Amino acid sequence: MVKQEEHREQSASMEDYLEAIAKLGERNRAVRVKQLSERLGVKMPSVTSALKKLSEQALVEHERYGRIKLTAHGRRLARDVIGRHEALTRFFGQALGIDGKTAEEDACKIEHVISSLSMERLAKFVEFIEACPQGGTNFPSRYEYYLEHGKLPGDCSKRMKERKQKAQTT
Amino acid sequence: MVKQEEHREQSASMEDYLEAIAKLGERNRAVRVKQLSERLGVKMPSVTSALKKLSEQALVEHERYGRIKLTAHGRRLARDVIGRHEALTRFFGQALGIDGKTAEEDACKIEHVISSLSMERLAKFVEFIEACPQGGTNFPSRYEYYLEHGKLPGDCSKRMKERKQKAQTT
DNA sequence: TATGATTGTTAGACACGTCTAACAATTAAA
DNA sequence: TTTAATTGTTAGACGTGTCTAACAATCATA
Repeated sequence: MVKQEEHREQSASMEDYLEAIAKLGERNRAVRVKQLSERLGVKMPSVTSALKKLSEQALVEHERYGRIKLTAHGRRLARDVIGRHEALTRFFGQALGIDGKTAEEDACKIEHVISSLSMERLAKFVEFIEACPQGGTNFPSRYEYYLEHGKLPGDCSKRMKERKQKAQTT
Repeated sequence: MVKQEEHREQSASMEDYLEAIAKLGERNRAVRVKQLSERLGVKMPSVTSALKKLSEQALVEHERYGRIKLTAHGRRLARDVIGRHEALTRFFGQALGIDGKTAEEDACKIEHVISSLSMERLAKFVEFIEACPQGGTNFPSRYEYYLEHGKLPGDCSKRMKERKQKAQTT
């Protein structure tokens, strides 16, 4: 029986650092303090001190003036964060029809606070919405119609009228 | 022409205080430091110092050992937060089928970080999902079917099969 | 390979929001 | 109405994550 990893919760900041290191690491051979500082919009000393903290937790390998690398454990955490980020971006972008920049920004904030249960369900929800054609008219386009006209398209409108009437008699 | 209120962004903590004061104020004549401290899970000195800060910004009225009340401006901010909270709770609970406790907790976190654009769209999305019967089978129940069986119900499944085949040939 | 530009680190300050310990005011009971 | 319990405040410490200023290492190149 393998002992479960301690649930050592990372702060939003530390998750951002892990995520950024992983992302920069995809393309670049060597991840640099400067790059992280630019990507995250903080000054270099902030990066240095974050790296110190992450090194102490064995999530990152980093020696003075040296290259920055994730450990296996760090990589696993980073992958989780990136997974949440991507699912949230799809939700805001594809399901809600939010512009890319805002979808990214919201994903970036929410990825640090959402529960794993909600995260799983949200991912499945996006999957479902994208997969379900709903008799020729897919969900996103019906939603867009609703957004634009404030009412449901033809095949949905009967129930909607009932709702409105009910609301008036309340 | 009325000058727009300065966009004085509140921290997650301060929003929590405003929200809690508004909520407690609904039922109680006098909101007390003790109540806030219990509701928010912090010690009383934390409440005192938060109230000092909110008073300085004219969001709260509070004199030493006295009653705690929101100003008109504070009430407006609190109402915004509560609105976000409620819409998010509906989304997680009704649309995603998350249990009430988790839905609440997630709403509580996300309400402080989501953009107003996403918030608006999300609210409309919930409205839409709840209103659209989709030819007799409403959206939430189709989603539940998908959650449970991992595939779409009868009237959606054709396209789903195509997706799977496409995925296999990739 | 000396030298200047770039990159990185250290030291120390600060804002935020929390806490504990000690004290003060208020309220309820004896 | 004096006393005890409760509630609230002050003072000061702490952890987190940021910053600036000053210094140190590395790198690029003349």
